[in-house]
Amino acid sequence: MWVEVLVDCPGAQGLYTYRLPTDLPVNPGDILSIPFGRQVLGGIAIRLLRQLPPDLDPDQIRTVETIISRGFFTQSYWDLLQRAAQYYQTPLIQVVRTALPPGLLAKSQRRIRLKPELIPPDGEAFVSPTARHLLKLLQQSKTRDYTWQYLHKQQRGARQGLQQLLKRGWVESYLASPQPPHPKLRQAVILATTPDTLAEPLTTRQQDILTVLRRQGGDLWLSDALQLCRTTTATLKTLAQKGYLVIQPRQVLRVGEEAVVTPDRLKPLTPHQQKVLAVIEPLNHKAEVLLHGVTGSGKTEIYLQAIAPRLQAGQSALVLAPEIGLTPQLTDRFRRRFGEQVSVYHSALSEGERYDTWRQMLSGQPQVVIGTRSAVFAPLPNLGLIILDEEHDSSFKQDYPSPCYHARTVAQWRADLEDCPLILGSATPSLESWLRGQREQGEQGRQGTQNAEQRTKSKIQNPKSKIQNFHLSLPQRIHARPLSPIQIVDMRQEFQAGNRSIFSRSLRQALEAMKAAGNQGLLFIHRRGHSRFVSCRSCGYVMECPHCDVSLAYHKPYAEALPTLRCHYCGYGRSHPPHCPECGSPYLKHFGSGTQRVIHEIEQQFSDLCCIRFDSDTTRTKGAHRALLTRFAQGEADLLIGTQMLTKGLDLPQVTLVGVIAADGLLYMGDYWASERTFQTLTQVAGRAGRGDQPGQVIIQTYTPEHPVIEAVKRQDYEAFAIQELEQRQALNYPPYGQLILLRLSSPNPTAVKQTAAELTAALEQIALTGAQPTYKILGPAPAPILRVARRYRWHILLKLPLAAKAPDLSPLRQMCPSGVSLTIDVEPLNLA
DNA sequence: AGCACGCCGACT
DNA sequence: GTCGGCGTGCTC
Repeated sequence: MWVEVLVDCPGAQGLYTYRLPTDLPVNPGDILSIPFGRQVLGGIAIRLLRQLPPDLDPDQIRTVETIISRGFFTQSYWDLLQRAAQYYQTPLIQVVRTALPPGLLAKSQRRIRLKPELIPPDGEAFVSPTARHLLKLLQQSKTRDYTWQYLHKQQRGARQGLQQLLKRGWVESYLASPQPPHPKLRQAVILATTPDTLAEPLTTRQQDILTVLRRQGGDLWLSDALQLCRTTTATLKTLAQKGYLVIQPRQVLRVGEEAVVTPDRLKPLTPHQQKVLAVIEPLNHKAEVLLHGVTGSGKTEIYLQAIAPRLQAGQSALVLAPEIGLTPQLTDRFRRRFGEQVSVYHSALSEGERYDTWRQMLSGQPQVVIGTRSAVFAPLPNLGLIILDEEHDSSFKQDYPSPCYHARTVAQWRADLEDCPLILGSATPSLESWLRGQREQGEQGRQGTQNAEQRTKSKIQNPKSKIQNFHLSLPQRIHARPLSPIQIVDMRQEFQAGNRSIFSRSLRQALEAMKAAGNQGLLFIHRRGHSRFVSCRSCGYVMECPHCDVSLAYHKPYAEALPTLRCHYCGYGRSHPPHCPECGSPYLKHFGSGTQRVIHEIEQQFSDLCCIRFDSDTTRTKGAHRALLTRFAQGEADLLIGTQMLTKGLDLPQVTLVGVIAADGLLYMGDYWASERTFQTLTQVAGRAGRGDQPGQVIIQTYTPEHPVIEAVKRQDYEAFAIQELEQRQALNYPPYGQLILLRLSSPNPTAVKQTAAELTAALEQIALTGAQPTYKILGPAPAPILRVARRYRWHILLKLPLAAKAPDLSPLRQMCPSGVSLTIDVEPLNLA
């Protein structure tokens, strides 16, 4: 028997045929370890063969080494992976790799080991400095052994040095076989059930030990037993030999930090919540529910109550959230409700933890998995419900590594293939989801916001949508708490009134009042972006591209360079003007005020306010989020100052004031969806205020208060915003009325990328001409907004397709890239930088 | 990704 | 004439 294997090796296209050992029962879908060239790699068994294809020489066929894991790929799961590979224009093995826990598709490693006994005294003098350095490195290691890769990273040109050392025989090079993660074992002590009559006599000490063990239930971990009995392994081994007990290894699951939580019970639902749940509960086939609930409206409780009956029916549920590390509150709530049945799956877990959680999912027991975007591939066999919370959040889509999938899109396919409902929850739904939800509205339970919906109907056309859609809303907060009023402050007026501070007079007063009342607040700062826009401090004019409807980004490649302005879409560039083209003022400002600067200003201007900084710098370490939030919740500080993280589902009931330093940084990011993101971010931040008993207040500072997005935020009118924004998207054929595909090219060689970009563009033009169907428009090639990243020069080509068009197969382009130039295809990119 | 092979320049 | 650099191609 032979088997065709999908090999985990970049550049190895197609399937490879292997011989099966007679004693190894391999099935399609098994994960295998196979020899490939000089190394041992992971691979997936695709198909069994009764006879060898005639074009293959039997002598070149090699034999499968082992099975790493079996029974993982069900048909629907396999379909899911293939769909993702096709849609995102990635090799299938790449998708498989993202779906599996890291390390499972392990490959053999080239390692270098020092042979100290063969090195003559003072031998170092005879070799090159590189070789000497390598020797030193190896001597520092405990095992005197490193991977070849590590040494290469540590020392440039390690290859030469190593060759010298190998020649002299001072080091040896060997291939370490792959070591996929394995279950962790722990020794357990179990009392023999029948202390049999033939048993050998016992000493008093031994009898004591048995008594203690019996009192403990007769089944405990060896380490615990040793402590409790104050004894040694030797003694217990003797008892085992005499037949009184058994010591055996048992598999344990490595699970992440488990906060001790107290169980909670069902919370009573508001009438709105009841209506929503009444729609969701009976769904047991494919369906998509958009749960549009304002901040603080109790979406999580709905998730919990929607999951409970499915667990009881023996099904599992998948809950996806953006950046789980940021929302310990969410996992805690699920643990309180479902206890042990909840597991967490995200990239911050160790390899062993991920592997164990993954294996536990395969067991098929009803369970709840909460995870970040990669958990959309969690191998739960009886999936009864998928929930994607904060579905608008852009961290569900990443642009690295490939495949650049959007978890929402994959979740939609998965719900379709597994025939289960999908709930998309948000206070600020993405326009895609909202539009999909609009289509079926009116038919099924859609509550609230009736008049707004009338406006929608006539104006918006809906693109294709296959499965049953529901649009449910929760227009009110729980306990009938009001949404906090939002005040917009015009910073131009502040400037004209002589206030050069970053705090407006209103915000200053509000901060003082907050402190006086003993309440807490949040200050939101848009993260110091890579691309900053340029605006006039006196009239608010923003520099924009003449060819595209986006703002120009400020560029200053190095300190002495003259600043330039550039469009991310078409590559248009111009110099930085000395005066505002609109009003002639010399006060042009490129935006980007960091957290640190705001803290500094707070310290100077409000000496009695105590702040906690909450951004990617201060929350880098494990558990830092929880720690900072706990400190804040305990009242150790008056203000929490931070970036995007503040927008992600924080529930801090003591917060009454939310301030936004400069909303404009968000607006002019230079993407087609900057408005949408601004609306979402500002609404989400505003939603952090007034979640407790005290009413809240929100102050947003901006240089463009008349901007329609800012106005929509102020009125807290999602639908008005959505309708207006969708009209613009439709006019320009941007998503969701068109498709975008971004080709990212990069290389250490600046001319090679530029040339390849030009060649690919020419090829794309050819394909576009010959295509029979309505075809794409090419924007670019343009240098990436940040031309050089990690010593690589980057160029972009953007394809704009009509909604109905089938995406072209771009794989021929990959062959056109010379070695050294890499190509990433990003389908439906959210990040155009 | 590795590691071959193979082609070209610097040296015996 | 040979050694050894690194640039292209293959791995069942």
